[in-house]
Amino acid sequence: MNEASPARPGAGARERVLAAALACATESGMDAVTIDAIRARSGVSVGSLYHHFGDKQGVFAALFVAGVEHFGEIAMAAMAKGDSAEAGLRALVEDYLDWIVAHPDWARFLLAARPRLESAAGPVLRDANGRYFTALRDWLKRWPETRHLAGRPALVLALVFGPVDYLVRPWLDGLMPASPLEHRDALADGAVRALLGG
Amino acid sequence: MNEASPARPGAGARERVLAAALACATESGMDAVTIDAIRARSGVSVGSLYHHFGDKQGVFAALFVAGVEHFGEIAMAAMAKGDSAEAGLRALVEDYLDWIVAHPDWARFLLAARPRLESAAGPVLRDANGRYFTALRDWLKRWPETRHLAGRPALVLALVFGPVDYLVRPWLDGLMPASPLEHRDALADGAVRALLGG
DNA sequence: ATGGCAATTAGAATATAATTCTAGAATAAG
DNA sequence: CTTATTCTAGAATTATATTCTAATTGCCAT
Repeated sequence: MNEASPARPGAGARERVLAAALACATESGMDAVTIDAIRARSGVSVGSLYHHFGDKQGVFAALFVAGVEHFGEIAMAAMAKGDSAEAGLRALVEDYLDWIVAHPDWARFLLAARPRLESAAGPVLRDANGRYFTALRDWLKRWPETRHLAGRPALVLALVFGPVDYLVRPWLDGLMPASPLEHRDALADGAVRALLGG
Repeated sequence: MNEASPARPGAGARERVLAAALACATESGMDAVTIDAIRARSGVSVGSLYHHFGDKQGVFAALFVAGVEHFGEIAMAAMAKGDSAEAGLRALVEDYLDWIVAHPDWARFLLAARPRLESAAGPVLRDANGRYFTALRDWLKRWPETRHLAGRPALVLALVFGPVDYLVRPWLDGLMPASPLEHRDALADGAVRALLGG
């Protein structure tokens, strides 16, 4: 564990802590991360850390929110893509998968953190979720084939993202050698068929 | 926290600990569970507990294996059901969902524990997984419509179980009032369409 | 500039929880 | 009955999270 350069105080302690937390989580897995490891890697004192985040869960919660927003833009953009329900759906699946492969550290963290933080979700997160939910609803209403699904956004999300999450986890954890990109087309096909019919 | 009756020694300490651990996890969420809470609830001493399980993670690992096997039989049985690929698939989805609704504590625990324990999976778990994997492969070979999927069992599992997991988590965490059974048919339809085409 | 004020930082002190250790009791084998 | 092995107890130790008090800094009105 190399001590980070102390860095003149005031220089974005928050950011340094979040970066350090993600690095620690990537390196040793989320529950093995200690406050002291974050402190050492970020060069931020314990007191400062607690001042900014309240407690350890607060650090991960902030990191989670950052990650969700980081990714959320991708999802929003994907829905805007294409001029048909099918094109949008494909883009949603493919862009999600591509994002995961391009940012495995973020993806690993988000997938690991969700079950722990979602229940204790702060208002910030709830807001973000709500925003995506309504965006999805609006998008579904745009196309005749999907209009009937506008009342069940949770189902749609499950059918679109569920398989990707499921398939990608073992790869993120290094238990699966082959790249999940091998299943890129199959996953997109699956989502399209599941939602729009064969 | 009510101390359990000390119970004459030797009377299934392992089982009592596992039951207590699941109860604690249900009650306060997996990371809030302490060794001392398990000790108090199970009436088993710290020493005994460590003798049997090595460390805290060992307790959860054992519980996880128990849960996987508990559920594994359901999955095996479901695949045997019906005389067509479609019937088997539907049964797989429906029985999985039914099992979750019937055993929410187990399901909540398994879903929460997977990302943490899967990586550090012991040989026992690896074996179990392998067994289900080959069973699935064999089943896929039985039907002409699914034969082409026999080489991609991970994809099949993702398309079948992924959406269920995704949809069910918020309900298990009490964030969704409506029963996931409302989506039972839709999920089964989705899986069938995704894998067998419209 | 400069005195005051709030935000921030530092790290020692404390509290909480996990794990180890040593000794003793139960059980099984011979 | 004796001995070895497994199991149980709980105190002692270690690791980790959190709190607390006292500096220090940056900022703003004067």
